[in-house]
Amino acid sequence: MVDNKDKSLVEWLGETSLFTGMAEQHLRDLSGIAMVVSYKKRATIFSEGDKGNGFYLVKEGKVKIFMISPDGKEQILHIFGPGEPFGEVPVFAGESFPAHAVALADSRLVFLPREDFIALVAANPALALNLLAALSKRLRQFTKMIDALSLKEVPGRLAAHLLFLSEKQSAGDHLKLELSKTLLASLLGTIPETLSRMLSKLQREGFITIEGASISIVDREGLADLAEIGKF
Amino acid sequence: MVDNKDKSLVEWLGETSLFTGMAEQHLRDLSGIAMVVSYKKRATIFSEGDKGNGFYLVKEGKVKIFMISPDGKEQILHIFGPGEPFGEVPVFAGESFPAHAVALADSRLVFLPREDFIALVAANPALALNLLAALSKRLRQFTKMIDALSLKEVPGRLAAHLLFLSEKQSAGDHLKLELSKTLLASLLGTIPETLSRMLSKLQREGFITIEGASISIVDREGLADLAEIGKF
DNA sequence: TAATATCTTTGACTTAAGTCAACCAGATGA
DNA sequence: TCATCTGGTTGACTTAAGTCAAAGATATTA
Repeated sequence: MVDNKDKSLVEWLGETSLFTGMAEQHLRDLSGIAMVVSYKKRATIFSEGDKGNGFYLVKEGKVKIFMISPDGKEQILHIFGPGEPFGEVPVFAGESFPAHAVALADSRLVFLPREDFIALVAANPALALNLLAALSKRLRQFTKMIDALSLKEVPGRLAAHLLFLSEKQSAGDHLKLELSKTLLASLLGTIPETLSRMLSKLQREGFITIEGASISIVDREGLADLAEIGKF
Repeated sequence: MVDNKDKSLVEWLGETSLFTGMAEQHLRDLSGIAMVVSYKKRATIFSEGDKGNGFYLVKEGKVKIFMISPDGKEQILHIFGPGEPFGEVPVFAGESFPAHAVALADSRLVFLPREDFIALVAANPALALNLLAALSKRLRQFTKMIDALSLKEVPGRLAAHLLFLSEKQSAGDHLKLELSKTLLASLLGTIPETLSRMLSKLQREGFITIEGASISIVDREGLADLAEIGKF
């Protein structure tokens, strides 16, 4: 039974982008230090400033990483789903979490404790290279986010997000918003009212048609221009 | 002669945050693959989209990492000085540079070619851990930058920067802006006119006094409040 | 299913910060 | 040393997007 459970965790770890291609033995080592923990929807996983004693992989569910300004405004940094790691920064930078994490749905997470994990990394360069790749990709994402926040206006960021979703879902010109509009607004660095107005405007100007959370791209090229130049 | 030159590079590498605490032999390996290259002020080191065949350490000089929007606005991501590494992202994420790099002054850089460097990392877990720490710290910085750009207004970002400089220079309440106001404006995600107005405003409201690039903090607590809440 | 809470949209208004333009002061260089 | 740049400041104006408020639409859950 324990064997069985361990085995499935090993397999699951091996399918994770962070640990793909790793030797069976290393995956077993990993699963040996891993703990599976559950969080109810809306539960706090960690808060900004908490000491980072380890990091997480999403096994099931969805997790929001965000910051809050003193007057209560929220900026979402990431939404992570199954297979994705989060909270690694303090593991290696040796400090506390720079943001908050809460479960957006009932979730099961795999927790890797810092000390044990570092020992594994020190013994296994392939693991380190995978991690370096993961952190580098995240840096690239942040670069794009800073670009969007500082150089593009809301319509541009929204257009870019719609094109991203359309590509990710690869359902032609049809796509579904995966987040509530309130969450999406925060992810795009704006507020629900503005997002609502911009979606209407995109429809009014003939770029898209909207039916609830379902959106059809009518003028893909126009949308791409908008995403590129960042404003109407 | 060659020996001598190599030796000093080895020493220098060992003093670098990325490679501190590494064994002599590993430092020798590193210097074996390193190339020192020179760039004149204003020279382009790489551009967004260029293939990343390696990364750099600043040996002498100053390098600006930035993005440009289609209409020509520039957002600075970092300014790197001696000892600091840049351009690592594509080495591990295996893609192209996400931003531009130009020399702000005549500079000498140490270039580490991708393939050789990865081979060293794969053989040397301590190196990998140092790198993981460096990338994690950079992620933390970006987190702060996104926080500032999306949740704080210009006066707040400026106040935070002044406090940062004052701490970094540890010269009491006296500090010097290290960049031209145009560059600083871009680093803070705004434009020179706005920066100029905000500096005047901070002085007018009694937070600071300005004499050219020299600034004295008059009301540190007030400035800290401003940095915290992000606006007047 | 009723009741409560949360999300979404729309309208009127405000405001932070960008644009455009003019001007001055140093710095650079022929 | 004069002429040209580049950098910094200031003023008038515009504008994107946030605030506040109200109402309707969906979800949640008791």
